[in-house]
Formats: sequence, C-alpha cells, structure tokens
Amino acid sequence: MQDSLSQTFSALADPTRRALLARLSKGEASVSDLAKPFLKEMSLPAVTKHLKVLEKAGLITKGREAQWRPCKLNVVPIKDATDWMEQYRIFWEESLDRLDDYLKTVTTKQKSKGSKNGRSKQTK
Amino acid sequence: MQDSLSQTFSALADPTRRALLARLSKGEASVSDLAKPFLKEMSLPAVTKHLKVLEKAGLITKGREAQWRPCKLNVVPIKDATDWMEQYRIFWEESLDRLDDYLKTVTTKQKSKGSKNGRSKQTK
DNA sequence: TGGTTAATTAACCTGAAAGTTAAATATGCA
DNA sequence: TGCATATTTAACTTTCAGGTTAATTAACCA
Repeated sequence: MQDSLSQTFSALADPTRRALLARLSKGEASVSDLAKPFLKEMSLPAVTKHLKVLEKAGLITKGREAQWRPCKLNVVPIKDATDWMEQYRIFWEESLDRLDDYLKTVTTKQKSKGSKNGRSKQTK
Repeated sequence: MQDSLSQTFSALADPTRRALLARLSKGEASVSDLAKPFLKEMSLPAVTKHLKVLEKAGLITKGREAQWRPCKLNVVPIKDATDWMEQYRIFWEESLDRLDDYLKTVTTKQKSKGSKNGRSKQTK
C-alpha cells in the first residue's frame, strides 16, 4: 500500500484522469457521461478503471441512483498535494524576483545606454 | 512520450524522490550524498535511477565536478503542477467557507441559545 | 418474464517501473 | 601507471499500470 500523497500524485499523472477531474469540476456526472469523450480512444472498462484509480485516491466518490453511478469531485487530496508543494513556492518566487531584478537592470541599461558592471546577474 | 505535467506528477508520486527533492531544497548535493540516507533500503543504482527520473522530469539538473555530479533543484515543473491545481482551489476554499459558516452557526447558537434559520445542517 | 441500458468483473496481454547484482566508465591522486 | 572513489550502464526479475474483449451483475421498463 502506498502513502496517500503518492497515491494522489500518481492518480494525477495521467491526462485522461485529469480530464475526468476537470469534467467533474463542472458538476456531477455518471460513468457513461464521463466516458463519452473518450470512447473514441478507449473502451468503457478502461474508463471504469481510471475512475477506480481516482476513487481509491479519494479524488472522487461514486453514488448510486438506479443504474447510474453519479460521480462527484472530492478536492481534499488535491489540496493536500498543493500544501506539500507549497514548501517549494519560496524557490520559484525567489527566481521570479531575480527575473524581476534582471528586467530592471535591462531597463536601466536601456535608459542609461551603459552598464555599471560587466556581469549579468549581479543586482541585489 | 508523456506530456510534461504527467511526467512531473509521476516523478512526484514516489516518497524516495520527494525526499530527494526535499534534501535538495537545502542545497546542492552529490549523488552519494543524496543516496546516503537510503542505502539501508536500496542500492546505489536504484538511487541513480530515481535521480534520472527527476532529471527527465526537469526537476533537477546534474552538473559535473571531478568525479562528482552535483545535483540541484529546479522548481519550475513544481510550479507548473501547482498552477494546474490552482483551478481547484476554489473548491476547497468554498468548503472551508462552508465550515466557517457552520462554525459561526454553532457559536451563535451557543451564545444565543437558538438559531435564526431552520436549515438541516445546524445541529451537532 | 424478458429485453435494454449502465456499469463492473474476469481473464488476459504488453510494456514500463523499480529493484537487484555485476561490470564498466570517469576522475583524482600516489 | 595503477589504485581508489564516484557514478553509470547492462542484464535481469518481479510487479503493476493500462489497455483489450467477453461475460456478468444490477436496475428499469414493457
């Protein structure tokens, strides 16, 4: 058995499953509704399996209504994954800062037609 | 070949690889440095393979310095993955709002010993 | 009761992921 | 040169993911 973060990431690591989630973000849908856009590319049981993966990862829950299984999105594991990723946010914000500084340097250079230093990355 | 989001998510879907990234977030390290904490559980070539997965996903880059291959974190794909997840943020914020409302209702009830509305979720 | 629709299960195939051990490749240094 | 260290590659095994087709289950409806 896998830890739940791994399960979430691996559920998300498939474009069909991400598309299913995207569809469900617009509202509940039955299995055949969900499958419809994919039936050119794969069989219904294949979609069933994808849904099972999503269900095991806690990303969707299936209800029952007559012969339909209305699926709905559960976003909690996505939030958990996002929370995990947050620990890296500082890194890309940092690098955006550097980009910012760099752009400022370029702008300055353009205005003053000259650089105060020979290196490219030096500001700040 | 996989699309890059799938590659990122699938690279992140392994606790060893996430631990490697976490280690790299503290600074560059060589392969053997990185491997050290895992050598009780797996062989060095296994770690090499994990690093290759991370490298192919663009999450790290390997340099060379004598016989060492210093690895460093590249956080861009993580940002991309986060950006993708952002489309779901509204959902969990929504549900936190509902929780918030609920807590407010409970508090109000405690203070006023009565509820202003007759909705179903208010008890308990 | 029997037919239709919705969905799942079973049995199977193929390929790739994740690990192994052993051998090969670089690089530094005495 | 030749040995030691760092890392990768090769060859192999096992397990699992993702797909298939065919059969089965479940519910509705006439």
